[in-house]
Amino acid sequence: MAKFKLDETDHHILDMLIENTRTPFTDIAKRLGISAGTVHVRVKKMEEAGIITGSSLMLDYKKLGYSFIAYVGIFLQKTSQTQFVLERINAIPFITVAHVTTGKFNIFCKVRARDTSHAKEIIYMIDDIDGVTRTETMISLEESINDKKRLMHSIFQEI
Amino acid sequence: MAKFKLDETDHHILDMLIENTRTPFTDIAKRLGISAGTVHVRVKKMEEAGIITGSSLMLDYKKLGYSFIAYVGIFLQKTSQTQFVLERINAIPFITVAHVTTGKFNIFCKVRARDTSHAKEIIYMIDDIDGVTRTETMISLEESINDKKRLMHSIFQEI
DNA sequence: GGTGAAAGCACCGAGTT
DNA sequence: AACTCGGTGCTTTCACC
Repeated sequence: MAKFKLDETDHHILDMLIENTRTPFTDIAKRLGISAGTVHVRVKKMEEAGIITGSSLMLDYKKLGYSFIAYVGIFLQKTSQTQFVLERINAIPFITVAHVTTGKFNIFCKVRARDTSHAKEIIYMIDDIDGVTRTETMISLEESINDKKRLMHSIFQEI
Repeated sequence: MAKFKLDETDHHILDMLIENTRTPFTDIAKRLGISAGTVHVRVKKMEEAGIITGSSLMLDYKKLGYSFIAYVGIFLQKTSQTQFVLERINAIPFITVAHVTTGKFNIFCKVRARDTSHAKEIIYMIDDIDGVTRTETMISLEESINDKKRLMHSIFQEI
């Protein structure tokens, strides 16, 4: 949980790997003027420290037929039902992110669906969960992602 | 934009790479009972088709000192200001995702910050953008991510 | 904590079925 | 389309600094 100490070299390594996980360590090494072995050791340490938790492909969901995104706010009868409902929510595969929130909603989640009728099905599934009194849906017309790289650079600039 | 044709083998390859981008093609090949060359050709085709758009590291933002997440809904004076405001929003580095939405808000975004006071700074920046009349903030107490793997499996089951 | 070289693999293209 | 195979280049380790 604590803030981990990373130096400038680590940040540069992360920046390059965030942009492309398969960047050869030899390339990184050349660019930073260090040896490939050093890059390897540093990456391994960041993995062991739990800073790097994994790697994943980025996919074009539109091309896969999933072009619909909505956010759904969920109201519960009682706050004590939150964990129960969250588990049910997480069991629905097209819900890609779920948050327990303060404020208006108890739970707030992101839905990725094929189209409006598919989204309707998913929202009905949410409505059917015990304890859910009501939902409120926001439909995304356009998504823009400021990817992780951006965040890393910011962190880097500030440390 | 159209739905791309992927067979079962492609889906298995994607599943394994989504879980870990650096999974050796030889491992994938062994597990699927095909040759590593075939895996290579298929991945390349999916890259060329734009289905695989890249790869990225997954980081533990808490360990990097970024443990605060909020969603901010933005109200505008006029809908016609949307693109202008969106550009300003996207220029703020700690805003990791932004959506143009229907319904209550005009724009809806996700903020990743160090703590509450850092979040306050960011929200003030949003409020200061020309055309923004009001914002509404939801603070995340807990985030659970149903990662891409889950989605891929679902797609696979349905096709 | 870093280096550099060497061994072990993986990648990737060409040619074949 | 998929396979095999060989050259090339990347990763990973280790003795040394």
